[in-house]
Amino acid sequence: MPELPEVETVRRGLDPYVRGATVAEVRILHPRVSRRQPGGATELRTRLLGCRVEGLQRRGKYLWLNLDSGEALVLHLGMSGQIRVFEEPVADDPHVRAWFRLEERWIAFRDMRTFGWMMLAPVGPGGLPAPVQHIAADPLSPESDSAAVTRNLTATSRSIKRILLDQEVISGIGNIYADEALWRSRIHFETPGDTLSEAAALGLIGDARDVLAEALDAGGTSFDALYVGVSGQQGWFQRHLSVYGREGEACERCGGPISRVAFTNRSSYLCPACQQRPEG
DNA sequence: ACTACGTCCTGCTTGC
DNA sequence: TGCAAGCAGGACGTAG
Repeated sequence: MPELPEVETVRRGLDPYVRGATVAEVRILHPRVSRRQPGGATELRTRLLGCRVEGLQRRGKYLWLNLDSGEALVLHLGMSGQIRVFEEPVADDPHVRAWFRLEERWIAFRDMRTFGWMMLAPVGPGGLPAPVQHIAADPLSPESDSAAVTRNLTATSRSIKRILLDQEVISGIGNIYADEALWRSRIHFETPGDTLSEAAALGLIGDARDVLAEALDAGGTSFDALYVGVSGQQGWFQRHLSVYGREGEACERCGGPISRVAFTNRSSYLCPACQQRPEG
C-alpha cells in the first residue's frame, strides 16, 4: 500500500520518537513479521533489546533504524503496514504484529495483510543495510541520477509501467503514482520502454518526481483506513489524483472518461484519449 | 540473462 | 439476505 510519500510521511512522524532513544521492550505478536529474520522473533527481540537508535532513514519504500550496535532494523510496510505511536500499548488490536517500547513511548507495527516485515541486517557500502542494497535511489533523493534512469527506462522492451514499478531501476513508485505519472506524461502504460524517446523518458521521470513531491506535501494518499501517519492521521493527496480510482470520471485535461483496465492481477487507470496505446 | 506470473495474507466490496 | 468471488496501495521466487 504505502508508496514513497506515505513511507516518508511515516519516517518524518516517527523520527522524533526514536532518534536517541533506547529499545526497552520488544513484543513480537505474529511470526510473519519476523519471517525474514534468520533466527526469527527470538533473534529479533534479543538483538534489538538495549540498542540505542541513532537515526531513521528511508530509500524508496524501505525504512531503517540505525542502531548503536552497528546493525540496522529494516522495515517494509508491504501493502497494509502502519507504524503508530502510543502512550500505552493498546489491548485487543488484532492487527498489531509487534510492539516496541522506546523510552516511555510504545510503537506499534500494525499490518492487516501481513506482507510487511522487519529484520536486523548489517550496514554495507553507502550506508545501506543488506536488504536495501539492490534498491535504486528514489526520485526525491539527491543521489537520483535522471540520465542513468533514462538510459534504464529506454534499454528494455518491458512495458513502461513495469519498469516504473521496478524498484531496482527507480524506487518508491507503486501502482498509484505510476498511473499518475504516466497520465501526466500522456504515455500508455503498455508502451515498451525502448520505444520512448530520451526526451519522453526524461519527462516521465520529472512527472514521477513531481507527483511524489506533491503527494508528500499532502501527507500521502489515504483511500481508506489502511494508510495513516504515526498519529493516525490520514493523507489528503487522493483529492488531487487525476486518474487513480477515478474510473468513469471526466479526465481533467480532455473531458473524456477515465478507464480502468487489468494489469497483472491489479488495475491500471488511464485516460484512453490522452494516453494512446502505441502502434503495433 | 531477461521477463512474466503466481504467491504470500486479511478484510471489505460487489454481484449473483 | 447470504454467500462466494473479486479486489486492494508490494515484492519475491520460480518457471519459461
